[in-house]
This record gives sequence, C-alpha cells and structure tokens, in this order.
Amino acid sequence: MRSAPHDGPVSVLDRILAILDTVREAHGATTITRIALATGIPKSTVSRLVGDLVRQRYLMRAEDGVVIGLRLFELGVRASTPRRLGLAALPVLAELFNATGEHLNVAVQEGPDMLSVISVRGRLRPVPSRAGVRVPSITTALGKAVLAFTEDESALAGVMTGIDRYRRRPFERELAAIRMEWVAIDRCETFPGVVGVASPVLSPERVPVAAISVAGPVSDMDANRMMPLVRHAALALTHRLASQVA
Amino acid sequence: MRSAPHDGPVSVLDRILAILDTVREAHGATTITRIALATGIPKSTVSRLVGDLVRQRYLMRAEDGVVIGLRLFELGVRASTPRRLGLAALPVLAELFNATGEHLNVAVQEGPDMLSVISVRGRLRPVPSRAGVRVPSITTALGKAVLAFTEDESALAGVMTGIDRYRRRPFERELAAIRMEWVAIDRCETFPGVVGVASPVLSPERVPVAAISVAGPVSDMDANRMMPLVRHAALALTHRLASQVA
DNA sequence: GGCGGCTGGTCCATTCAGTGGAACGCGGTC
DNA sequence: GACCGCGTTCCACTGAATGGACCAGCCGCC
Repeated sequence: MRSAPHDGPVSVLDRILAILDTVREAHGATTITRIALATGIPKSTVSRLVGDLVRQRYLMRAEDGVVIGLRLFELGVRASTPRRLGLAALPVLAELFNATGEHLNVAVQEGPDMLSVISVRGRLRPVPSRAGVRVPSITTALGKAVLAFTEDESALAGVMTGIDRYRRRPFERELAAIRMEWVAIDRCETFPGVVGVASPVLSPERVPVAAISVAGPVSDMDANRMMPLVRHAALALTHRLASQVA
Repeated sequence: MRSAPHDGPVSVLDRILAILDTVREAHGATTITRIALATGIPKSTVSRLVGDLVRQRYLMRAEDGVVIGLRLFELGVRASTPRRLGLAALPVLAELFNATGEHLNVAVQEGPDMLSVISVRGRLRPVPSRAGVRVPSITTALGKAVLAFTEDESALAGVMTGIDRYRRRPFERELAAIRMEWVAIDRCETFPGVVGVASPVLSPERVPVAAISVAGPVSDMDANRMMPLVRHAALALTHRLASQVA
C-alpha cells in the first residue's frame, strides 16, 4: 500500500537494499531521518524496516545512529570473488611487498569503478584505498590496466562517457600504450602526490578479471623500477587463478 | 498474496534474509532448488528474489549456482564492530605474533557462538578458524573468557542450556577459576589436537566485549607460557579500545 | 530418437503483507 | 513552558507480491 507519491523505491526488496546502501555510504553512523531523506522512503517505513534489520543483526544501533551489523560482516567475508582472488593473491602480494615496501592493491571492476578486494599497507599516509573501497577506473592505474584489455565495446563505452570529448583521443592512445607495455600509470590523477603502477590479471580466456598495483609517494617512488615487478606479480596471479579453476 | 500453507517465512524481508543466510551457509555455490528446500519458500518466489538480488549484485551467478556477490563484500568491510576492533587489534596482534608465532584470533560474542573478527595465521593446518567464522562459546577459550565475565544472567542462562546437567557445576567452577586467573583454556575441546588460550577484552564499564586468543598444536605449544602474553595483549587491546571511544 | 526427470524462469488472478500519515512520547534548547 | 526534531506505533486501506501451472532446456537412459 503506497499512497502519496514518493520519489523513492516502491518494492520491499529495493527499499531494504537502498537502506543498506545508505548506511554503507554514511561511513559511520546515520539516522532514521537521514536514511529517509537519502532514499525517498517515508520515515515511518524506514523506522520499521531498520527495526527489522537490527533485530536480525544486519544493522546495529550505536550511540550516534545506525551502523552496519555483524551479519553483513559474516556474509561479506564469504563473497566469492574477493575470497578466491584474495587467497590466490596472498603469496604474490607478500613477494611484491618484500620487493617494494609500498602500498599494494588487488582490485576488480565494478561498474565505473575499481573495487579493492585486498590491500597491503605501505608507506603512504593517509592510506589511499583499502579493501572494500572504490576508486574511479578512468584515472587509476588499476582501472586503466583493466580497460586497456577490455574488448567488450559496451562496457568500454559506459566508462568512456565520464571522459571529456577532447580527452578521448589521448585516453585511447594511453590505453594502446598500456596494451604494448602491459603496465598502466596514474601520475597523481586520483590522489594528490600519489603515483600508481598497475598490470592486469587475465582469465584463461584472456579477459581482464582484476588488476594489481603498487602505489607510493611521487616524490620518492620510481615508477620505472616498479614496472617489471608489477608485471611479474600480475603474471603470477594470473597463473595462480588459472590453476585454482582447474 | 500467500496462498497454500508453507513452512517458511512469509514477509519479504524475512525471505530475503533467509535466502542470503542459506547462500552463506552453503560455503560455495548453491542452487535455486536447494535454497527453496532449505528455506521453505516456493521455488518460483526464490527464483524471482534471487534474480533481483543478482541484478543488484548482492548475489552472483557462478558455474555451479548462486554465490555471495560484491555488494555484500562492500557492506561487510564496513561492519562497525569488526572495523573498530580490527583496527585497534592490529598492533596488538603483531606484537603477540612476534612473541608466539601461533594462530591468533580476536572474536566477539554472537548468540551462542564467538565470531572471529580478525585472525592471524600461525603454524596450525588446517586453520581452525578465521575472520567471519563462528566457534561455540562453551568449549572455546575465547567463549569461556567472555562468559566468565558476563554478569547478565539471562545471556549466561541462554548459553548454559547447551550444557549437560552434570557438567554445569564443573563449568561454573571453570568460569570462577578464569575470573581469578584472567585466562581461559581450551584443551582440545573444540578442535582435535588444538589447545587455545584466551583473555577477555573489556569495555570501560567492565563488560566483556571481545576476547583475544592464541591457539597451537597441543603436542608443541606450552599453554602456561602463553598465559601472561595473552593477558598482556588483552589488557593492551582493552586500553586501545577505551581511547578509541574517547 | 524418444522419454522422463530435473532445473530455472515466467505468467497473472488473487490476496494479504506492507503501508505511511497521524499521533505520541522523549529530550534538548531557549 | 513552548517549540522543535527525533524515532516509534497504529490500523484502514491497497497494490506489491504471490506461487501453482506451464514452459523450455538439459541430461541420462533405453
């Protein structure tokens, strides 16, 4: 029974998911009123649904509002892709960290972003990204490494719409160079003072399924020195994933 | 519109959560038919709800069925308790690992279980428990460490129902000893050949909010040697959490 | 090749789970 | 004391959700 016209979702499922996403995006606690505003769902409905989610431990009440609960933690650690990828990546990351001492990431494509599934802390402070955090595909080395090897034109076109018209050509030239060198660079495009170097991780069908990167301070990290190390790590991870499937 | 009487949940919210839990409990992929059997929800309803959850990336289709998707990974890493606890625990665990080289866990109470929120791999193979995994409170050192300092009679009574009548007294005596010594032991009660040593982590109100443990092979790990180390780690974590709140 | 069994998806007449404005209680501020 | 904002609860009403029936596809067996 939905009476007055509201802007938000109508189905119960969409409403629950919208509430969970709003709490996630809050980066800390949020209130019933704020969730209602953000989602367009009436306040009393939000109150009721949040009450149910708290009862089942999907959400939890804290001092200053509602936060993500333990049940979602239990579900999250069992997410298929991060689990498989993280497991395969552990020894590769250990070796890459020994060689570089810098901040490492393995990430997968998620819509217009790259989503980090596992990271290792290096020198950088504040940490630019860690597991569960999204970074834009078109500016990061991680994203460019995957885009360069993406053959699905519609997926490419979807990401390209975020690029200015006059920046299209240079971007396509950059992707072509990445395909030649097997390595992508982000020179302070995403995070000020941070340079990133990444290579793609491919499936047996030569489809990019992830990317692995090293990031460090631009004043101090030699991107050229990192390139062969990252390439090698990506290749190692590609092979580990292939034998995981078999 | 629910027509024929079914055993399963009736509300959309309960059904969605039942489906997610069934997929979590599958420890890999599961099928629409299996979810329907496990939840008591009609197959066509499961098919429809799973379709929606896949569209929103809460679930994902794999070769052999349905698995947990990336969205739940993104939500899970933002779960409030594991995040706070994990962050505070990192340096403490690093120090404890340096001193012991054994398998470490920090866990919180969740119903009748202890839920690991962060772990460090030591010598043990297979790994007895890791982040996101539940272990029974009444047999593990982690659980006993928390129960010994739990003053809420109803919470205690809820857990005690899992204990045989004639084992009640000895268990209560064990809890009393833990309160004297500030350390709990699990001598192969939970995992064969594995001994665990744990101490509680308290809130400023002296309420046990977590526990920290060391586990190793009974043939090789000296529980007595571990006791002061674990006590010290729990105290350090207790203090770190207290200053996190302030 | 035909058959049977199993799976997952789609349809739509039916119905009851879900609704949200209104009212309420509480706490904080002036 | 009045006002404001928050979160909760209620219940007459209704439209979102339903699930049995049917379908297509796949697999294994004779």
